Amino acid sequence: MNPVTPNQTTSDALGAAGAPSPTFSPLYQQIKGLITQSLQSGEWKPGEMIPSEVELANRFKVSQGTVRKAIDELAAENLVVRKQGKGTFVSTHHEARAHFRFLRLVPDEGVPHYPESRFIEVKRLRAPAEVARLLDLKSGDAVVYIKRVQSFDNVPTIVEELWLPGLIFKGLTAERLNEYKGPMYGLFESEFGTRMIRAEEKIRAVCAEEGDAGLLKIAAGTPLLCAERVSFTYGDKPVELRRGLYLTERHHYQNDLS
Amino acid sequence: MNPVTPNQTTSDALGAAGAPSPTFSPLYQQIKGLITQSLQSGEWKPGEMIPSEVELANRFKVSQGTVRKAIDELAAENLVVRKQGKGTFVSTHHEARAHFRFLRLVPDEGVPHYPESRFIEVKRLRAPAEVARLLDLKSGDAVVYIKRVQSFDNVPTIVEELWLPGLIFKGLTAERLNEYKGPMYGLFESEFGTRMIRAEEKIRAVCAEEGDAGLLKIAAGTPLLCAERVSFTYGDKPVELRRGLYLTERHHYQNDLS
DNA sequence: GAGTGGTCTAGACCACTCC
DNA sequence: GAGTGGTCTAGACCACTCC
Repeated sequence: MNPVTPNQTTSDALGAAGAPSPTFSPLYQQIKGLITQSLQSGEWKPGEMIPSEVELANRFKVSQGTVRKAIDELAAENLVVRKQGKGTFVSTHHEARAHFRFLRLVPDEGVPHYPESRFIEVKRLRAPAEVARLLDLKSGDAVVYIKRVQSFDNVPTIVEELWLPGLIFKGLTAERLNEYKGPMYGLFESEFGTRMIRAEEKIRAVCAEEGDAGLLKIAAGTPLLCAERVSFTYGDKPVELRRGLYLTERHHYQNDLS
Repeated sequence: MNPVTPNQTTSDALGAAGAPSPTFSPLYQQIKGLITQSLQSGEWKPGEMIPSEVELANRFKVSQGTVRKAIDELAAENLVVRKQGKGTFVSTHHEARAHFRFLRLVPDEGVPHYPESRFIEVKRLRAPAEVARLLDLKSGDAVVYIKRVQSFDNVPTIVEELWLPGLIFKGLTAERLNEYKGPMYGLFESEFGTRMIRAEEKIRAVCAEEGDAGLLKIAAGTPLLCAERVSFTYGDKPVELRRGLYLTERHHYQNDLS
């Protein structure tokens, strides 16, 4: 109920009573951890409002300022969204602002929009060593494999392969994917209780191979961007491996260095 | 001396005395603006310590908390770096942490390190329309054009062209560039008083043309990453256009989506 | 010990939303 | 008018650095 004890000195809030240095963690970080736990456990679901700052301050027996600082960081990490006058809400992939954080391919001309998906293949298989390594699984563990083509205005532009941990994405079928409108991360969040929080991408230039060239209706050998992505959920746990091939004739990968 | 007046109500701090809504800007944002001005004007130079929070609070006649909030944002934007117990310092490109914010090409194996530069060409020319547009110049204005090859462990990996506003980079010669060790942004900062703060990149896959293939010692037609960058200094003023071609056989462009 | 940034509090009041 | 997040203050004390 109240895992954090009120205190005058910061160090008193720590489990250990002794020297502060080695394990020092400020109160607001501890509160942040507790809020994150509630997000992860589903106490507050994506799209829902979390308790107000005053309420959380009462619950944790700390000042509103300390709760604010905790929530500030969660908002900076896109785990929650603050709306003045309304409240603080759990982030969700079911809104436009989340979509373009993970889709970086935008048209050279005109406004960014979301592509249409066509699923080529959906199957379960045993994780190859490389896939297992990146997803933190054991080689041979079950994974769901997905291959799809994405089109902007009916122009095929992306060929994408995905590998997902079989245990989490049990019951993910081509039918489910086809029924679902919108970004896959929305489906993953709603149907499989797995929210992608951040991702790492490695980008290279490659030549289109025969098969992929066919899917994109381009000549084999056409240069393509290859983006290999590992996505993480709470606790920095990897839960998705993606390999996308992007045709960059009329689109580009947008990136801000800041 | 003291452009910000102390006040009880936030709105009193505004220039306009009337309705708060349309021009509302919190005190800490105004303080942030004043600090930014001092950074831009060179009152505090890259690498130097800025006045302490208490001192700034006295100078601006606000509380330390308000100064802290202003500096928090400047630190988040990488304009300053806080060091507990020491002070707050103006960011500089003369340190490792800044280098890799703008160099995203890292080796597939081993630790990231900085490449060696060989300058192919340095000349002044009149800005083509496209360059002028991106640098916010008039077509035909003087620009400095630079072409170089960068090598990791003596393997040529990057061919890069740069266009810089001639007015700012007056006196930038091949000799100056060759003498200088380290990232160009360090030279730009120290010798031309221009600090790059953020950049936008558009990335595509292309085929190596004859000339560039020769410089990279690869076959024409090899797929390359093409990164077009516009860099900005204070006030979101564009001051550099770059077009880099990256060989991604043993390196990749690293990006975090968060 | 003096100076720096970092944390925490309690309290006041503002901007904004919803009813 | 009540509830939300947002700003601002003054003051206390902590962690860390340098001397």
